[in-house]
Amino acid sequence: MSMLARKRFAAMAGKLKESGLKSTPQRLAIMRVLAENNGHPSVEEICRSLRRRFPGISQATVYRNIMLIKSLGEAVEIALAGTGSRYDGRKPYPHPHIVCLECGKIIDPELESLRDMTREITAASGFEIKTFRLDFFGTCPACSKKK
Amino acid sequence: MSMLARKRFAAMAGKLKESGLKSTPQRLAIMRVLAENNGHPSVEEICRSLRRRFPGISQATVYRNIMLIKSLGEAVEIALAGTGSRYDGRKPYPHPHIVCLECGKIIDPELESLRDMTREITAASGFEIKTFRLDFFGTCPACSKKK
DNA sequence: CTAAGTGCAAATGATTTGCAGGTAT
DNA sequence: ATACCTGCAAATCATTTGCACTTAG
Repeated sequence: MSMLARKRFAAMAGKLKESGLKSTPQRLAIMRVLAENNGHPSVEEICRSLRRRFPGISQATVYRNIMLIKSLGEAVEIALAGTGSRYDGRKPYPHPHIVCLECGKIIDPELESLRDMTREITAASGFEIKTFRLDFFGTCPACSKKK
Repeated sequence: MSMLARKRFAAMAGKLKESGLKSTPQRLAIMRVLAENNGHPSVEEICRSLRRRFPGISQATVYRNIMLIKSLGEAVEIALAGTGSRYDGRKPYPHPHIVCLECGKIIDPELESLRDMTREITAASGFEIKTFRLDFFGTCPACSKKK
């Protein structure tokens, strides 16, 4: 487990402790997957990777725990149209994505201008902005080459 | 019908003609709603507003036609998590939104910096960017006041 | 001990699809 | 005439929920 993953897992487990809820093996294992996996996994994928250690784990449990982890502020959901959501436990704050429409790969670009943009929006609209999503959709270099 | 709405409707009906598909009354009526409505309507709302003129219209027809209109490039879908999608036929190109989490209202802010951002992303990632979505979520001034 | 969590299966809600008539061209 | 459309109902897919049983604290 990388340094970052270790740190992320500790943050999640810590928040869980503070919340007074129970640290079940399944719950901790889901946190571990979210802390380690940098591929923006789906519920299906998380479930599959946990079945080695927990043969009977159900998707309901994964859904319930991801909801909890999100509500602790320790993961973000990437809601995609026409397909299941993906989750990110490594950067538990809103950030932009680039989604490949061919293979589904998601990467996290660096982008400076966002904080300014949020301020600009707040000023112009009068909304209290709580969060945002910024997703680019296209074809990744690998998929471009295949055609 | 405003000037803009008239123009949008003509563009939609024109593309439809070109495509060789049929100009049914329901299809044209759905286009009219999308061209006139500046409130980002849902399928449910479109359906309800059409039932005056077409008492038996089905949601399936609305879904099928919106899909068609999208594929003609004449409307965009605003896919929201946990609720049905909303549609915009007035600006049929990707543009940012601000969504009120209390009342569901969606407004279209003006934002300059986007074109540059797309260029920046393309350069940094090597992706061929086809489209994007940029949505801010928060509380609108009216809902802020209520609390 | 007991509130919380799990697994299973059934329920939900948005969207899609198969099919048996209609209708635009 | 005939390919395309519509309305209806059933199917699908991701996600949520009810319930009886199990377990962490």
